[in-house]
Amino acid sequence: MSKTFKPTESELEILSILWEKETATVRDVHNIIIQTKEVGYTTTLKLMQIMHEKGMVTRDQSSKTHIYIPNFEQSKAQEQYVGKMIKTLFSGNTAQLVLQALGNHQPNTTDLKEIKDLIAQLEKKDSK
Amino acid sequence: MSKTFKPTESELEILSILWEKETATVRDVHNIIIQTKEVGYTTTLKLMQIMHEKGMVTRDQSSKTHIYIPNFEQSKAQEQYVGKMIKTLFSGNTAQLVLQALGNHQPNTTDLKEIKDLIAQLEKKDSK
DNA sequence: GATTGCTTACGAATTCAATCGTAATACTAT
DNA sequence: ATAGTATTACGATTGAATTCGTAAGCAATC
Repeated sequence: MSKTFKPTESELEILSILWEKETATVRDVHNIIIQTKEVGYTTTLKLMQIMHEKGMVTRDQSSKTHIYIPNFEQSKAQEQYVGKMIKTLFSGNTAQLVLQALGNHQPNTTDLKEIKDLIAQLEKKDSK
Repeated sequence: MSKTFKPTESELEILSILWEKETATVRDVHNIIIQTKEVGYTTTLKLMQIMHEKGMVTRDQSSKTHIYIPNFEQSKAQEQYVGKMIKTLFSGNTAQLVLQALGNHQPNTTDLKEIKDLIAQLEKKDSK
C-alpha cells in the first residue's frame, strides 16, 4: 500500500519546485520561494529537513551542501488532487472542471488539438 | 476587494456539503462526515460555528435547530483552486490538467460534446 | 412535572504547521 | 592559521486548526 501523501501547503510548494528542477539544494529552493513571500533561510531548511524525515524527499549528503530529490511522482500527486477536487469542488462533475480550466486558462492550439484527440478516443471507446 | 477565501481542509469539506445540499443543519452535515471519518458531533458543530464567525456561512436561527447556508459561491472557489492547481501541480500546463481529468474521470457523451463545443469556440477565437 | 434526548454555547486541551534564533561545522580566500 | 561565509542541526516559540467535555435550554413523552 502506498503511504498516504498529504503534504502541507508549504511542502507542496517545495515539492513543486523540486519537480520542476528535478533536483535542488535548500538554497535553490529558498531563492525561488523568496520571490513570492518573505521567509528566513532556516525556515526553508527546516521544512525540507522535515520532508526528509517524512520520506517525501531523499537527499544526497555526500557533500556538505545536500542535494534534495523529490520522492513522490508528480503524476501521483496530480491524480490525487484532481480526484479530490472533482469530488469536493465540482460535486463529481468532471466536465465542469474541464470547462472551468479551459475557460480561464486557455491552452494553445497544439494543446487543444491534443485534447480533441483524446476526446475522440474516449468517444470511440464509449460507443462500443 | 473580495476577501481572501482560504478555508481549511475541514471547512472546505463542510462547504462542499453545503454546496451540494444548498442548505443543511449541523446534524445533516455531521451525518455525512461520519461516513468518512470518525469525529464527534460537537466538533462538527464547533467548526460550523467558527465558519459562521468568519462569515463563510450564514445561518437561520429562527428555530432552535439552526439552518446553515454557504456564503461563498462554489464557482469562486473552483476558479481559485483550479488556478492554483495548474500552477503548483501542473507547472502551468492547463492541457495536462484537462488530459489527466478526462483520462481518470471520464464524463458521459453529452458532457464530452459540451467540451468539444467549447474547444471549437476557443479555436475560432484563436484564429482571429 | 420528571425524564429523555437533541440542540447550542463555550471553554479548554491537544496537535501540528510554520517560523526563527543559535550553535556547531565545513569551506574559501586572505 | 585566521577570518569570513555558507551550511546543517536542533530546540523553542508562536499561532491556528481540531477536538472534545460539560453545561444549559428546549421539546416531546411518559
